[in-house]
Amino acid sequence: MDGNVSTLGYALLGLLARESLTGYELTARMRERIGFFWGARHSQVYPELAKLEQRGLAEHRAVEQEGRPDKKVYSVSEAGMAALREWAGAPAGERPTRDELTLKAYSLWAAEPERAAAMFREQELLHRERLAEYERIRGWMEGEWEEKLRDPTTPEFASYATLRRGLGYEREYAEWCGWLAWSIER
Amino acid sequence: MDGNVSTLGYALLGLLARESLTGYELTARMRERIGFFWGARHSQVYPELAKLEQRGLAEHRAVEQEGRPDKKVYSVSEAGMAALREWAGAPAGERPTRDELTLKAYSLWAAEPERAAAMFREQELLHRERLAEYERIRGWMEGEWEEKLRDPTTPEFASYATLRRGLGYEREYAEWCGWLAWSIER
DNA sequence: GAACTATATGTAAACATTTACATATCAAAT
DNA sequence: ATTTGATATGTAAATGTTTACATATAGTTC
Repeated sequence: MDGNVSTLGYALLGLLARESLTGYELTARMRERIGFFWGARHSQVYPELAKLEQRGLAEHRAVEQEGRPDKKVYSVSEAGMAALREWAGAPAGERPTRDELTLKAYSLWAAEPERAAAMFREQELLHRERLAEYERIRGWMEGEWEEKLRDPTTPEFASYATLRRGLGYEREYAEWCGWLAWSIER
Repeated sequence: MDGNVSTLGYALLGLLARESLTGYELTARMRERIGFFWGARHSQVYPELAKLEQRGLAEHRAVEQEGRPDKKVYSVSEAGMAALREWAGAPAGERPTRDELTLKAYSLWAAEPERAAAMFREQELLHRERLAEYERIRGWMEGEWEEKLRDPTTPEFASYATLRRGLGYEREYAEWCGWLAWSIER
C-alpha cells in the first residue's frame, strides 16, 4: 500500500508479466534470463513476493502437488502491470556500477605480474565463453523471432535488446582483459 | 585482527597506496578516479578506515588546522601493502553486475514507446559525454606518461588500464542505447 | 547405502550500502 | 545579510544483499 517498490520488485514483476511463476522458478529465471545484469537469491525473492502481494501488485494461487511440496504460482495484477509500465519508461536512477576486477586493475602495479596476467587471461576466457553462448542465442532468436523482432512492443524484442547489451558488454570486457594480459606479458 | 577485508577496504587501500589521504579526500578521490566502477559515501568510508586501522593495515596521524576542522591523514602500513598485493593478484569473486537500465529494457514492451525512446536517447547522451571526457583524459595520459605506460608495474599504467576499461564500457553502452532508441523510433 | 540434485518455501543473522541526522568554520556568491 | 559550497568527521536508521539455518520428498549417481 505505502512505500516504494524496490528495483528487485520490478525485476520480479517484469518476469511475472511474461509468465506466471513460483518463487522457486522466479529465482531460476532471474539467473537464466537476466542473470548478467540482475540477480537475487531465493531468500530475497520470497519476502519480496510477499511485499508485492501486500501492495496489490501481484497475487498467487496455491497449487497442491504429490511427491513434492505444494507451490504458490504468482502472477501480476492490473495495478502491478500499470506500475511496471510506468517504471519501465521512467528515467533510471544513477546507481554506481561496481566491478571488482577493474578495481584490481587499479592496483595492478602492486601485484605480481605473472599472477595478474594469468588472472586476466582467465577472465578473458570466461567472458569469451559467455560471448559465444550469447552469440548462439542471438542466432536462434534472429531465426525464430524474425517478424517479432521488428516490433519493439513485443516481449521478444525486449529479450533481444537485453541480449544485445550482454553481447556488447561481454565482447568489450573480453577484449579489455585480453589487451591487459597481453600488456603485462609483453 | 580477525575477519576479512571487504572489497571497499581494498578500494581504500588501493587509493592510499598511491598517496596519503584523509577520509574526506578518499571519498572525493573514489568518485573522481574510480567512480565509474566503485563508489562509497563518506558514511561508509570513515568506519571502514577505522576497521583497516584496527587490523593494522592502515594508520593515521592527526593534523591540526586553523579555520577548519582538524584532520586525520591515513596511509598504508607494510601489512596493508602486502594484503593489497595479495588481493590484486587473486582471482576476482563472481558478484552479479546490476544494471537498472538493462532491466528496464527487458520490460520495454510494457512501456510507452515514446517515453522509452526518449529515455534511451537521454542515456545515450550521458554515456557519450562521459566517453568524450575519458577520451580527453586518455589523450592527456598518453602524452604526459608516454614512458611510464610501457611499464605495467607503475601506478600510471594501472590508471591507464582502468581508464581503457571505462572507455570501452561507455562506448559500448552509448552505442547500445543509440541502437535501441533508433529501433523504437523507427 | 550415502551423497547429491531438483523441487519447494521459508526465517535468521551478518554484512553492505544509502539516506538522514549532527556539528563546525571559512570563503564566495547572491 | 543570507545562502551555498568546500572542508572535515562522525553516528543512526533504514534498506538491500548474502550466507547460513531449517524442513520435506523423489530420483539419480557413486
